[in-house]
Amino acid sequence: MVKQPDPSRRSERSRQAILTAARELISELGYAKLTIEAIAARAGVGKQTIYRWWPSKGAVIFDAFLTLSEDGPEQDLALPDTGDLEADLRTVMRATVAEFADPAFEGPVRALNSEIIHDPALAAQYREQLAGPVDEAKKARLRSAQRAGQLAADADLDLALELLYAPLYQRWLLRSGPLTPAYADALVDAFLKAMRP
Amino acid sequence: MVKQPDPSRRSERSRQAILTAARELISELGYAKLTIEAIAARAGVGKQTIYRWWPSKGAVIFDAFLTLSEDGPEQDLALPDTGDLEADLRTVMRATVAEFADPAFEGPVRALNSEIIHDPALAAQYREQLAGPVDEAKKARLRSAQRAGQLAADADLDLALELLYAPLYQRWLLRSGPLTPAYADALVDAFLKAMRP
Amino acid sequence: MVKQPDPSRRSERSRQAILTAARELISELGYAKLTIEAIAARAGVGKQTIYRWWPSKGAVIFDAFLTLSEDGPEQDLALPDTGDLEADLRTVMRATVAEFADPAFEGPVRALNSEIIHDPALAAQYREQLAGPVDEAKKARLRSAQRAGQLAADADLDLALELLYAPLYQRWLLRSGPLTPAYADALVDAFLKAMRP
Amino acid sequence: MVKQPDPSRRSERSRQAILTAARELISELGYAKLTIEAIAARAGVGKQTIYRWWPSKGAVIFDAFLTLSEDGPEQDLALPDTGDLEADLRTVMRATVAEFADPAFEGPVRALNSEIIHDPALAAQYREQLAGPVDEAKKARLRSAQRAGQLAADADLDLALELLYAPLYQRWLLRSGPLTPAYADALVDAFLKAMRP
DNA sequence: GGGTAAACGAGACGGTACGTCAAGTCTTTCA
DNA sequence: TGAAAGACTTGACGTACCGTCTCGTTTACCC
Repeated sequence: MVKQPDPSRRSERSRQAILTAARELISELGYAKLTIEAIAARAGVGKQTIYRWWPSKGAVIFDAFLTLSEDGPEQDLALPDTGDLEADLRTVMRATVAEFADPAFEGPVRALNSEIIHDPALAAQYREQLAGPVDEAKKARLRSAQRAGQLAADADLDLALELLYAPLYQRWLLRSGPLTPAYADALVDAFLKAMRP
Repeated sequence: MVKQPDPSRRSERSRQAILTAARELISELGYAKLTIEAIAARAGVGKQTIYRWWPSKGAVIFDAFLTLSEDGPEQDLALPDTGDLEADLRTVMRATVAEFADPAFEGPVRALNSEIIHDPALAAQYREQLAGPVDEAKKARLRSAQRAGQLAADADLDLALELLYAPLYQRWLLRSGPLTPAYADALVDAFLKAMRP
Repeated sequence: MVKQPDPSRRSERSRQAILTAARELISELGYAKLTIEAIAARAGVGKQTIYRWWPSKGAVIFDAFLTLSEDGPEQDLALPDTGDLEADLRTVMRATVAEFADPAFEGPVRALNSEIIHDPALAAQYREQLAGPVDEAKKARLRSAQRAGQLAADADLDLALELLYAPLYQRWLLRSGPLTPAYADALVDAFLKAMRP
Repeated sequence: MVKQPDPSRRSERSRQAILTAARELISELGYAKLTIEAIAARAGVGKQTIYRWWPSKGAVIFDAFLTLSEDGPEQDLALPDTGDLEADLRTVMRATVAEFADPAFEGPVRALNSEIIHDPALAAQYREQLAGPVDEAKKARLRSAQRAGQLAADADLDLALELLYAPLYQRWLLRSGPLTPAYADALVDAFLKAMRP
């Protein structure tokens, strides 16, 4: 039987230092060159302290993300709702395109996706803790549009979100095409046509 | 100036052995445990022979893929064209769902995607040599539908393909949801609605 | 100024448990694999309790020895004195040879010697508290022999003891030769010849 | 089945660098602080190169010794033979006392002895390759003395050597007493008395 | 008999070194 | 001279212990 560490005795200072170091290093070096040793050294922490609390490198990266998100204000999640669905979606999708072009965004997100591809458990955690809340906020906007008669009342909102975001995300992640505001607009057009009442 | 090896003197037997070994090992062990040393050992080849001809592990994986695809018959690429676009797309998308459920498909494809995420050069090569021809075949079917008046004549076929495939691919790659025949059908419905003339 | 612990409040139960655990572990695992952590765990004691009362691992080993010796009856130390020096020495030396062949004797004694080699302070403590009394008992027998005219009256008893024991001890410790009763006898012969009046 | 490395392809340069580094570090830091990592770093060598060719730290230390000895001139081994055994032995024993007082001698020899205590295989190797030749040279001098009628013709030379050296060596190794020229002389006296014809 | 201070068990911490693994380079030998 | 074989340097891995440092919890003395 393996002895579990006692979370109540965990050092919050070390936890923060590790997550901060992980975030910094992933931006500086990229995912491929990220090592546990470097995180420990940068955080001024023993390697064992990382291995004690996280099962894998992917879990550390994930937690670093999670903390990052929690730090941000909550309203970030909510989409604009001016009553004009098309305008709101264009705004949001163009902003997403711009966000994907941010170099500081690259490293960490590619790293996390890379881990998710190979680790089902991490994927589930990602779905629940990161993607879930964000998607819920988006669905809230779509429901509002349904009530306003701008979207089909019986539309499957999960599918709708995928229709809207997956093409964009895939272009970025797999570099399968250029990401431009015009592309964002075209995507919104297609989405609205597909989801019209 | 770096001495380039002379491709004309390359051993075809070694090349085949390396690619075969890579394919086998990626299926047996998965991507994370795939090593150059193991490939060399399995192929009965010196490590230098791999480093001489491929710039990275990703390149070997990619080539293994490429060879695999070339082995298959060419008509695999062509989509069915019965004249009924909806029926044809349902057939194709359901087949794709089934293909993604094949365990032998998992390892290699996830491995390749993982490399593509972190290697722009490989991504470009993938686009040109693997994704390109496949996409072209799909677009041929869509053009046929355009001529038949089943799709908008001015539709952007790149966007169309992404609308159709990206949601499915993303669900599989990032495990963001279940892949069922019903989902394939719903996707086809949405696609047709969006792309209708 | 460093706070000294108060010996009057020391837990005798812990002290005993630590020394017992040390003795057991050194027999079971040998010296190389003996760790403070293992001693603490076996003794059901916090590591700090060991570090509080002993300055080094060698000191613990030494104390374990000391306690072991103290447990034995005091007369063990006294050598037989039948009046026949040669016979008495043969008895003692043959017994020593037999003792050295006892596997339970190996681990702890080699461990202690190993520490002594590298730690002068421990060596001094060993000389005073363990070797000293034993040597004194041996010298008492030799003095008795001097009074009986069997040994030179002006003999250096320290040298005498070394002449008698060092060859035997070295053979055992450094495994430089076989330890047999015949060897013990030969050693006694040489000793008597050298120390004769 | 474990693959054995091929000694014919061994890098002599690395071997020498490792042994030299080991010798230097053991003198500078002492045995307790000697690490494989430090040896590798000092030698400019990968750790694996050490683990590939030596089974243990003790084996490296031993080899460092061996090479050291081989570097020295061969005649070092031969004892002086003026025809006067007593004078020759005094010379040799006093020289030995002086050698033991050399600080550069301490670290390495204590280290080697420490390893020998805990490793029977190393002890055997030591006996054959290091102690053996030296002892043989000493015995040659004693045989010469036997032929000259200065020593008992039937004396056991192994025992004789131990009688002469073990007391001295033990005093030094276990720090059981002071090492002085007078002690060396007393030892020679006792030895001669014991071994006289 | 309750208050308090020190020793205690437990174990998390920052570290060092371990022995292993694989990466990519370099060298030798063979065909 | 390309390729096999594999030794080499490098550097990260995950583990084991080190000695120090909190944590509550006894325990034993003092008021």
